[in-house]
Amino acid sequence: MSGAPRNPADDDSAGRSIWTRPQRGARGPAPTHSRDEIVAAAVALADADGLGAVSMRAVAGALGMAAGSLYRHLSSRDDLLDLMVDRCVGELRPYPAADGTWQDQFLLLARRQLALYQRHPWLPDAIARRMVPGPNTLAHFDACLGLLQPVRAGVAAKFEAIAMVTGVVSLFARSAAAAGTVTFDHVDLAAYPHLAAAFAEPPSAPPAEDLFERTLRSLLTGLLATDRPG
Amino acid sequence: MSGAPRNPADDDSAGRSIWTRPQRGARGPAPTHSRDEIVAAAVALADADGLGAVSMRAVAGALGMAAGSLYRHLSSRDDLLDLMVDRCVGELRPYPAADGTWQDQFLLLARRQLALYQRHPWLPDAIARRMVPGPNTLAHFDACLGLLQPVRAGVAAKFEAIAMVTGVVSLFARSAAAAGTVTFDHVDLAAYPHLAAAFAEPPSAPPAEDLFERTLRSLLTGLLATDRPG
DNA sequence: CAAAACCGCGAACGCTGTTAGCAGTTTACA
DNA sequence: TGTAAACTGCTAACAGCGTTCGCGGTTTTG
Repeated sequence: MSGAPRNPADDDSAGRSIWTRPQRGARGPAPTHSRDEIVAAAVALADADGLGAVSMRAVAGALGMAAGSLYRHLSSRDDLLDLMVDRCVGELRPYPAADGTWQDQFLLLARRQLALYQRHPWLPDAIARRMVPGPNTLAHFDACLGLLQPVRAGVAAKFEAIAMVTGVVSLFARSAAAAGTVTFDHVDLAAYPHLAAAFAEPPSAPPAEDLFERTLRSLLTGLLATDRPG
Repeated sequence: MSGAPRNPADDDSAGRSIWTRPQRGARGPAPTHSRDEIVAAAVALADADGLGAVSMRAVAGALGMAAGSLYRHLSSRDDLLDLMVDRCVGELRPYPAADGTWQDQFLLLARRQLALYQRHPWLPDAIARRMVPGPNTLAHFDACLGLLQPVRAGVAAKFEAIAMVTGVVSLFARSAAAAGTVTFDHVDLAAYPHLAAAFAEPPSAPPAEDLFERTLRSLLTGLLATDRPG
């Protein structure tokens, strides 16, 4: 049985996920493109034209190779997306040294996350899929837990808080990207009195600049009320 | 020019969106399936197997019709998703009568939204796409604005707050759905000291029950600080 | 030197959203 | 009333998608 050629990329016995798997085999010819090159090309495509532009054929084409060849390096498109996410999360490094209250530090990190999401608008969507955390993502989690060390709360609460902050940051990124996108044109406002009144009002000032900071500070106190341990 | 048959579903001159377009023409035979039937079938499919299960062929098949026939009622799959979203948002009706502070009322609405997202786990994803708001979505917006009437803030801030609350509710829904999904199995924790310490700790109590309420109250005060009008 | 392992490729499979053309049916108008 | 226009549903097809398979050529191991 089985003179069939096996593919290391979908070897379930030795390394089941993309993170525990050799980037290349030890026997054959050297790959013409490294894993990093592939992921970088995919990220460039996503930055330019969104996640939808990251098709196996497009990524392969950008590197001058055939679509099927990608499966020598990855076992699926999901793997590629996981790699893309982790690569970009790596841009959060290095993590700044401790300075100020833990709230201040967490807020600084959140700001850097926001900038990251604006640099790569597809990131929130890619993260929203169920994904297997890579080394950079784990490092990010670790750094967050480090910041939260002085907080007297259970780990479950801390995890929840970290996830929620990440989520809210992505909401801010999305709302900034979609500002003015939603259109109420050609809508009969007669049936919606409050909506009509809102549009009748003189255009108000744009949201305060410190909205991000204020929102996140409120969120943190709500999530990690320090007066109740565990 | 043009003895070509025209399709009312993609008539751009009379009604460009799915909301301003007759459900059926006035001339031909009665459609064997109404728009409501189609959307209901699609929602059922999504509820059962996720958004990915909502393919044109699957929806058509569930109703015993051919895939192409759907385009007599819709001009694209995006239209179908818009209709699905609006149909489900309609489940928020009727909106309860005013009772308690505006925070209390908003929180009640948020709870109903959370229940809605748990009933239809695909809803957040479907909403995340850029979508054209339908009548039920507009009614929801209107109700939110009505609740926020006593708040002294600009309309832009109120819109932002509504969007953010909706987003946070969807984050809670997602985190509840994905609880225990993330796996740190087979990860070498040596490089992540805080993560390792977190797992070494005895498992802490699950997050407080009033976490949702506490978080949203904090968020609302952060977003709509009543001491600063406009 | 032979065997095993690996790389890249082209072709194919089944799926997707979407379009075109073809009956057959119903309505509007002269 | 007759006829033309409009409408419905169907089959077939197109391009694109993720993925798999088997091939020839290359590199390493024993």
